[in-house]
Amino acid sequence: MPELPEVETVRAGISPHIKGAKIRGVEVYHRQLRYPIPEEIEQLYGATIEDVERRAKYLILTTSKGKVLIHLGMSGAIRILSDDFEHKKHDHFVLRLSEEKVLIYNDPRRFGFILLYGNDEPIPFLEKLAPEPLSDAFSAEYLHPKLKGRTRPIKSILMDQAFVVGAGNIYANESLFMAGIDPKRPANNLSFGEVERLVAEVKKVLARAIEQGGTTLKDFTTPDGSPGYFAQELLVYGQKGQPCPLCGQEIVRIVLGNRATYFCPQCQK
DNA sequence: AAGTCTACCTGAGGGC
DNA sequence: TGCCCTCAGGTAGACT
Repeated sequence: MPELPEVETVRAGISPHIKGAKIRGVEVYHRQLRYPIPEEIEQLYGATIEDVERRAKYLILTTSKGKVLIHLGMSGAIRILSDDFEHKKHDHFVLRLSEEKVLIYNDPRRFGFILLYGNDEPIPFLEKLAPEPLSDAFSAEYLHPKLKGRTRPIKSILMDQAFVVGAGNIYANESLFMAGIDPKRPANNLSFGEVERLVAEVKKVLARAIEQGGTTLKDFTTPDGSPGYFAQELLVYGQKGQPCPLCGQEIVRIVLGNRATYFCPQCQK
């Protein structure tokens, strides 16, 4: 489900509700996610949530008693409700907060995870990540040299968090379409100019998707329960057989790196 | 080393 | 209606 724009939407949605809140209860209903929720998570009892940040597709809750690292996997969702909330199927983890609020982690497929780190402890998951796509550090000057010797399809590179973070299958497809680049192209044969175009489009697509509250394909909702509106702006993702919005030729679906890939053979070279 | 494939898990939707 | 198959927003780890 969630790529950078969805995770950023979640961060922005939950932050005003939980920043400054005190943790009044920690409840684990299903410990077995991608990694088990650590037993020590109960130590958060009594802690204050000081900050809510996002890095790549990770959420980091900084509390007075440690940092909570959350990844939503494919189907994770967070909602903030009042403490008389109704449980839903696949609610795995609940933080009860001051002012009768609760934070609920729900994840049908359980590919997400929740881990706990000390405030001075490095978080291994964050150490090998590429720069944030919306920062100046993500540029053609950064990316083009990194593609040297890489023969993988450029689309696989875009989805590899060691090259660019935050783009998953939807936004990799959309960015390549916007840049007019064939997703199958070996990464190392993109010119500097093409990489410049691609970098610019990745930034534009992600920024626009954040403005729209992310993409709701089926089950993604923002923490207040409303959908993201970027789905109606998708130009190629999921559009197999539909006319290309630029040239009218049929959008094609292929498989690259085991992931569905959509593109216009006419517009993307 | 780099690239490819598999596994993890549930649910929705299509074909029959 | 129901069974079986395929597919789905991510990523680590095991292969070649």
